Amino acid sequence: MSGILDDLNPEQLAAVKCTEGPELIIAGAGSGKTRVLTSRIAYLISLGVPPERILALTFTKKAAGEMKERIAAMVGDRQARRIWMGTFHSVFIRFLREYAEAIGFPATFTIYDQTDSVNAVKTVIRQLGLDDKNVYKPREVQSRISRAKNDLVTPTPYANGEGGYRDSDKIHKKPEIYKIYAEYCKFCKTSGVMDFDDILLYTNILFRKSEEALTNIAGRFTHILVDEYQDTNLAQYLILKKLASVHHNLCVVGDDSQSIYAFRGAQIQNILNFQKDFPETRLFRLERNYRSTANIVNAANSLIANNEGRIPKNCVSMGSAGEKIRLMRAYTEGEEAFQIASAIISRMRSDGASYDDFAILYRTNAQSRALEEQLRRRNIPYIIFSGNSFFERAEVKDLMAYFKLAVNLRDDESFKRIVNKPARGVSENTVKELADFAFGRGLCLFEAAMSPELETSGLRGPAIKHLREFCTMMQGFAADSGDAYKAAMSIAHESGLYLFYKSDESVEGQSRFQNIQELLDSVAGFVEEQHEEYRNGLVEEGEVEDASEVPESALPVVTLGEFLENISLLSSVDVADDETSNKVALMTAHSAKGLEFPYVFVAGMEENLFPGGGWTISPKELEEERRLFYVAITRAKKAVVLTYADTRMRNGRHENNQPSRFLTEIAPQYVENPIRKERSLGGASSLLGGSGGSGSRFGGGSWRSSDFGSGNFSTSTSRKPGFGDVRASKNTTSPKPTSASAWEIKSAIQSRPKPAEVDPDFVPDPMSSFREGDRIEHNRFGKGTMGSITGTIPDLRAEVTFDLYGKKILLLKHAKLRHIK
DNA sequence: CGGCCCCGCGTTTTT
DNA sequence: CGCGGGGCCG
Repeated sequence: MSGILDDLNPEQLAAVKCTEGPELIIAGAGSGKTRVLTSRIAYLISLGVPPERILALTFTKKAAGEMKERIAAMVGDRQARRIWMGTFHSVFIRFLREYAEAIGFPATFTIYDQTDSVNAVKTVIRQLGLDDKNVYKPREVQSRISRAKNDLVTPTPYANGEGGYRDSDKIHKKPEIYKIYAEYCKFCKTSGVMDFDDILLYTNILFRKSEEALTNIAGRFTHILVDEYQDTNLAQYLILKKLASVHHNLCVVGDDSQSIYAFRGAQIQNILNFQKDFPETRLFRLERNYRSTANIVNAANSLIANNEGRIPKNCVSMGSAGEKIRLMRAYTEGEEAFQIASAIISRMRSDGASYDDFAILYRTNAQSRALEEQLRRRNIPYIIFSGNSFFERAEVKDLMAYFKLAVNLRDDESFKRIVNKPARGVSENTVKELADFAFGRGLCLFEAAMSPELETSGLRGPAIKHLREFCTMMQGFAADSGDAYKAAMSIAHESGLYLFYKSDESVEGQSRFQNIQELLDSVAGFVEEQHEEYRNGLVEEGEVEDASEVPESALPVVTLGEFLENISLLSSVDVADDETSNKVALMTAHSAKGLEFPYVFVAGMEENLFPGGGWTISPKELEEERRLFYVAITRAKKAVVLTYADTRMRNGRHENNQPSRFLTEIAPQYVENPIRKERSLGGASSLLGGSGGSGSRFGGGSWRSSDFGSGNFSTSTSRKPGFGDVRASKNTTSPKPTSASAWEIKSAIQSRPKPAEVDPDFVPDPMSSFREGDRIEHNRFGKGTMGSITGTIPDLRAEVTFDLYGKKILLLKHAKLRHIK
């Protein structure tokens, strides 16, 4: 116990020892906020607070898991596992299941992710006879509804003009959104599903409606702690306020400079106004940065100083000055990726770094493609943390839909998806008729299909028969509340889906079948994991000596419902550790929040991309982009490299963007070769004059200047012997099959291995590195001499005289060429 | 009734 | 360039 307070600096110590009353901890990046949070919880327990009376909320499962682990190290696993620690969503779901009846939901309600939600909105729009193509675009409408829910504006007040939503809808010529909203809510209720926003919304509604629920739930906790408070939205804020209303023991930790989720309703005011909400608040500032070098911290400070209305703070690095921030300019996104790969390799040589010391961050997921391609080409192992590409695959969704429907027969979206997959004689028209029938009577599809009245509808006998057969089968699945894996297997087989996919012998078909297999494996993995957890629990409680003593029969039943819930709440960074080991990490700047790496690259530092992933952005949005960039660079411990490209392929078209304004907002003394602010374009070298004009801008030969930062790069592209030693032994292909858990699978698939190159060892040089007269080698035509280079970037053409094949014109962006020593 | 192909569309970020 | 939806053909 005594170790809990050791090694804390004075500010951290003060924050930890302040255990009663509202507390606001402003924690700069890298200032040890997790440390404070975990120490504070451990300290509370050491003071005699029962662990189960402590509620600690985070945004990601990963953050919760890490905290739990660290607390366990201080107070022991046995105590740590009793704490109510988890994500907002997972904890609130637990409350909602308990009181589901009070808000008119079945306790077994299932969760819709955003895709499900958009699909449901779409069906509702169609159901209402509105135009879902040009006017009421489902995505847009869904995000509108989402915003309203985050503001706790339910359909009735929405329709009555509260919050100004309706007026705004009218201005945007979408006056009927309020109807869609109302109908969508009804749809979800009928279907027994909640979307992400509902989890927060209905928790509020529950607390408003049922005094008993509120006092009961709030009464369980004497101390509440919240991580990343700057990212809470109104709904979360109100829940916290209610839970803490009696004791006010609410400790929130956050950094207004890292608020990056306004787009999903986060209110930066929550942290800015905390002291107004709780006047007796005690405020602590953690300003000592233990993560990054002084150059990085100072650079970040100088950047964020461009934002207004911040909580004043002065972050200071506890480390050495370190390297300056490096800028790298490239012609295209492909070359940018190439340079990053080169820089990684050269850094590994010079610093003895390993792959997992590196992260490549970017603004949009689409940017990962070019990066992947180059990394793969150079045999650098990597892992992409991004959306749910595995769970977005059609075949996976199919099987998941069976699972979902089995757990919740009222889930209409899943019903529609699989009712005729594999084909069982239920036509699209039949489903439409059924849906109309159901809609008219407020039934879900399942109920409608089983309704005796269905005979009187326009549906024909055989159609009804097929529908009912399907329903009966699903009913059978639903009755199975046993082991998730057994249930999953029998569903896969008895539904015919397994065979359906197995029998497709095409290459893609086999890959689809593999995904089905992997999904099933992941169910098995999940069950095993839960059992493991349970066994360890018994050991901790002293019930048994050894985990192996626990007999199979004594293990709790892990249901399919639990599996589904786990999957739906997984975030992009929730990946098994062994999947990330010794791999370069690729992710969006958003996903990187809360993580740290020795070396960080930020790719795509261009106007209209970062800042401005989309189009014109408001001053407020610009500030959020700046905070996002602040988050990105403060992930780095040792070095930051910022890269940008003159031209970038987007939507299939080439775009010429100027270097990001953020590059000049960092005070130049922290940057190795700063871009001069006065010059709006062209970076350090003036070679590229106008924006996208034509004419040969190559061939001057003068560009070799400092475009690549420290020159570290330009020569390192030569292939040296021993290069092969950086090749990954276990690259990014999928791991062992049997005990893989869902997130392992997810990450394995995300790395999308591609077919092998003609010559996998051939590492081409960047197209900008060639000059007339160079001796080069082509991976097919062999050796040759570079002739004149013409054309405009990125469509540079080179006339090459090959020793064996003679003169050829090559498009540089496609040709695989390298220098010969 | 189902599967295939073509066209047109659109693109932040995520629990 | 990649996806989804719709239309057309077998």
